[in-house]
Amino acid sequence: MPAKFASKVEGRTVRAIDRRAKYLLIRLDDGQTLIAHLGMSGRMTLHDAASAAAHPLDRHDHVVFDIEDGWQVRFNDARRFGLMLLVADEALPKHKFFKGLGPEPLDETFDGPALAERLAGRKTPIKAALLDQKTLVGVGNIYACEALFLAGISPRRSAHTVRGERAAKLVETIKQVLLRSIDDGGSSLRDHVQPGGELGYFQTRFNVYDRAGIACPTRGCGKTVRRLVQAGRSTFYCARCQR
DNA sequence: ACGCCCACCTGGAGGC
DNA sequence: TGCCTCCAGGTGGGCG
Repeated sequence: MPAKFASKVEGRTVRAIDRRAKYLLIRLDDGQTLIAHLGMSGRMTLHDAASAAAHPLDRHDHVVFDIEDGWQVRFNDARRFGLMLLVADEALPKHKFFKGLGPEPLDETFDGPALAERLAGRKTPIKAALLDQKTLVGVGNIYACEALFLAGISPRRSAHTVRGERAAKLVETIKQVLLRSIDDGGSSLRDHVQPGGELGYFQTRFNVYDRAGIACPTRGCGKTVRRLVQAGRSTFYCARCQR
């Protein structure tokens, strides 16, 4: 870990841990916040003294926090798309990471009309709009695909046409997918693990994601799941069930 | 302002 | 075994 960064956090106490979008906000006792993002391959794991001793550092353990009683928090990120950054609290709301971010999907006030309003006038495909964190935050490639499938909405559909009942249904499925995945400890495709190192198992419940060529799970549908590329990202969907 | 495309970086899987 | 290509949970920036 860079010495300069280490000296800035050494001896600090964590007051609270919050989250905005996919950024973790670790509030320190000196008026600074440590922003952390896991990117694609990042993980943060917690080790007690025995576990820390038994597991030597991995080459991708880029940041290691020694906390109380020999415990460690390790930030491991093979692809280094993640980030850690110290920002003064007063500068946080103005930071470029947070400017223009859309609403939190699990917020009670996020409903069909709220989503439709964010999509109004936008010609990009609904799939691309869902990945765009200024539409709403927290939805990535897996959950965009899964929510669209459950809502019966084609990923190619022009974003502005998702309104009314359709928008309400999509909001419902977004919330459902996120809550179920949280319940299952996330989706462990390759790198994701929970803080204790346990795998998530929401991936066992995917209807379409990473299932190209496999039968659509809708009873009686008979079509196979298809893959297409939108805005450079893989989209998985059923052409019969999603319109 | 919007929508698209690329870069960032490493590693795993599959083909030959 | 090795080498090559393709693909991967995200996002900021630059382009037309």
